[in-house]
Amino acid sequence: MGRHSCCVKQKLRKGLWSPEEDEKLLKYISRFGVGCWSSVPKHAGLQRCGKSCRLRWINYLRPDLKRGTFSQQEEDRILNLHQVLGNRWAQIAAQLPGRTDNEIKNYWNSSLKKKLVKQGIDPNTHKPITDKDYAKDKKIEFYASSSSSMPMAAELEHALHFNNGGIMLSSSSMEPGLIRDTLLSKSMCDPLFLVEFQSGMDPISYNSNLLAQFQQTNYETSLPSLASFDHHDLKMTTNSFMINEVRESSSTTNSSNMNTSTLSAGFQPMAFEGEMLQFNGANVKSEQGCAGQWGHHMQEVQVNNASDFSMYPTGSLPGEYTHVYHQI
DNA sequence: AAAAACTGCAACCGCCAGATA
DNA sequence: CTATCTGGCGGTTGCAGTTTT
Repeated sequence: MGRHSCCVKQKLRKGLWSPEEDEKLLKYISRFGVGCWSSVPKHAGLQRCGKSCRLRWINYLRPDLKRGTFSQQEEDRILNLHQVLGNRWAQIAAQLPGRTDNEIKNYWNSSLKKKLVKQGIDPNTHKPITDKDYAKDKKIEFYASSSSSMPMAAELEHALHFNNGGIMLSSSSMEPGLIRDTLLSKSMCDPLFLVEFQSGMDPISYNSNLLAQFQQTNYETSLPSLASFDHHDLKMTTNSFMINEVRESSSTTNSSNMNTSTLSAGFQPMAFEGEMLQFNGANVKSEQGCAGQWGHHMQEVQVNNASDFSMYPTGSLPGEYTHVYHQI
């Protein structure tokens, strides 16, 4: 077993195809059809290997190719198929007429994958990213940041210990100011840090207990309109914190068909008192948010559908801490 | 206006399995 | 049975165009 014989031959062109080459290949296949690819370049007068000709035909010249942007239906189909088939692009492409495996693979890698991550969904498993997964990611991100311009990175690297995907935070080697600054930085805004730091609690068991109840529920990727939604039954988690309950204390519908609701959110400790948060796009000051306690925020917000509902630390970007909705 | 960073995509690479000599 | 050829596949690279700094 070695390299393809066609590839080791000399004087074979590589790189982008010229219009002249395309024309030659198109003419040949139109006349003789698809057969033995290794003999195509010779008969078509091309200085390419058969493999290259095959790829060019399949991915570009084939007359039944659709081209253009993917429709919403196609996107949904890819997501569903990927959930079942994984990275079997050829099999996925077989279910999408006019699309090539290469095209779908590129679309997945450049767009769909990022979209899922933003929604808090693991693109490999298609399941919501748990805080445990997030902690693992943080480990990578954190060590990667040690060479960045973040001034505290080196000190933190010594102060943090990672254990089985979880995070153990040791405060002995850190100045209080440093700890606070670090914890407030957006990349470190993770409740696990605070829980461990303040209470000495094992963040993994703490977190898994909280997650266990949610994992037994059905995940919802969208929610009904808030106008008719019973907020007492809503629990929502994010990568960075967990909203325990959302209560609607008043609700009116204005002329532009937009519901104005006053929402109160109780959430897992993640903010310091006085820290600014973004709650549905509006700045909210943390009223009671010391780590180790439940924080509460009151804020009048305008929502026209549940997907507008978001909460994240000020300074982070909307979508950076993405949501997973759980209806129980 | 220029340089750097980012993005999308076409094409290549290496591996595998089946066919054939 | 073994070696080689070939087509097919998924992962990766590198280029060109676009956007941001």
